[in-house]
Amino acid sequence: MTTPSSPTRGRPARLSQDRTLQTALDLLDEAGLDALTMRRLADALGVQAGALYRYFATKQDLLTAMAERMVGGVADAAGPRGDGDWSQRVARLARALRTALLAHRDGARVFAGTHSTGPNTLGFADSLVGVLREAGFGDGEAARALYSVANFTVGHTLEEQAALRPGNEEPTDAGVLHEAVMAGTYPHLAAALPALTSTDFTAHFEFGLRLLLDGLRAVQR
Amino acid sequence: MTTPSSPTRGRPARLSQDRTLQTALDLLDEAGLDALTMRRLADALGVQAGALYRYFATKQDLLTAMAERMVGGVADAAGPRGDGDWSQRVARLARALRTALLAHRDGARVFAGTHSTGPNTLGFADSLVGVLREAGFGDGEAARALYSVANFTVGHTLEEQAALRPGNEEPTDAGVLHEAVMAGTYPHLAAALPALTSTDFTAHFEFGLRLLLDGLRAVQR
DNA sequence: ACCTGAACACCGTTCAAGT
DNA sequence: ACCTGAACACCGTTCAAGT
Repeated sequence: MTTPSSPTRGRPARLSQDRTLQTALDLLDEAGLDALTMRRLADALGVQAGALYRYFATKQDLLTAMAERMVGGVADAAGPRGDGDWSQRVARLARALRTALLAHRDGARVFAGTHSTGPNTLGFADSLVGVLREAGFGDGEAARALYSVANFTVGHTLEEQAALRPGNEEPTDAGVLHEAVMAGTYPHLAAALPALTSTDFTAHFEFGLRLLLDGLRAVQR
Repeated sequence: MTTPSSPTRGRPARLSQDRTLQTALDLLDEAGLDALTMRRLADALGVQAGALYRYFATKQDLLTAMAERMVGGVADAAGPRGDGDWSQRVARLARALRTALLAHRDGARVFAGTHSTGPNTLGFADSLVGVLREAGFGDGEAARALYSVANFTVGHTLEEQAALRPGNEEPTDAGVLHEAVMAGTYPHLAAALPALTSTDFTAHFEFGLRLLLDGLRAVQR
């Protein structure tokens, strides 16, 4: 967590927090979270695994820094005050978070598995809470709305990235669902099967987001 | 995934899928997901690690079976038709899912990391979709509502169990939040800090659930 | 049929020693 | 100051061999 030092004494340092972070994100995109090991990362950096621990105390710290970097700029999606009403601004924040997580392979898994308190993460939270407070929501309501929107978004994106994981064109369980459902059990799943196996994840996400925003409108009233 | 065979030939079998599963859930509760290794589980069963692979082809399969077992009985929370209106019945299903995940250490992480197509998981889905279809929702709406409620519930419980993880009485970042927020950045987080650092996770969950249900009411109209 | 023993190919992390 | 080399204490998984 601590930068090695300030003056350029000794050798010029082939490594740095920034280069390590960038390479880690590249390796994540190429190989996925399960293949992102300290040894492989060190390899990609042309260094031995032990050297990484001068820049990140643990692998968890590295993953946390990756999550923090992933959500850079997401807070800006709220736009300036007056650019749309509160519900449009919250919707933009939620969509920007989902998009940021989708931008990296296993992005949601990395984000959900860490707990960043960096400026990008806190900035997103402050932005969303700010939009709601300025719209007249109470402090407690704004805080709880943040959790609702963030937890839904992360939960959704986790599922979305899991469904498209290996080389599966179709979500893995479309076939399993068909089988199980056609046996006669689960009549309601059978009826809703087209929507359940739809790969239009944006539509699923927008539906849930709309529920939350409509619900917030009802709270405000 | 395949049961070793039917007739009791040879030795009487110290292991079984059921005993392995039960011991795995006990070990999960005692030691947590990170300490749940095939070797430790084998130890708890008085057996060598390799022996487990006669009952579960991979560790993933074991985790999937654990997730499936965790949500046993959750579908019943809907109650019989007529026991409350649709929104109460959906609320009971969501609460039962959260409770089932909270019942095991790292329960949400196990559930989120797997993709069961067993009767408990499918039964829950069928139950929730059924409640909504019987209430007059369209098949597509019912399916998307299932995803919204399930993703929110899993996302919330993931956060809830992460916040209370090690021996932290207080959520880990209450201190970090205080510091970051008092520096003057994040004015909105500062104002909402009491609610943000509240450990009343049931209140947070109920707030989000209410948003979804109010939103569904608006869709129905 | 069921399990052991031993191996294979890895992990995250630490730390004396080199440069 | 920065990195190497080598070790420590593990992993999931496979499979011939025993009983």
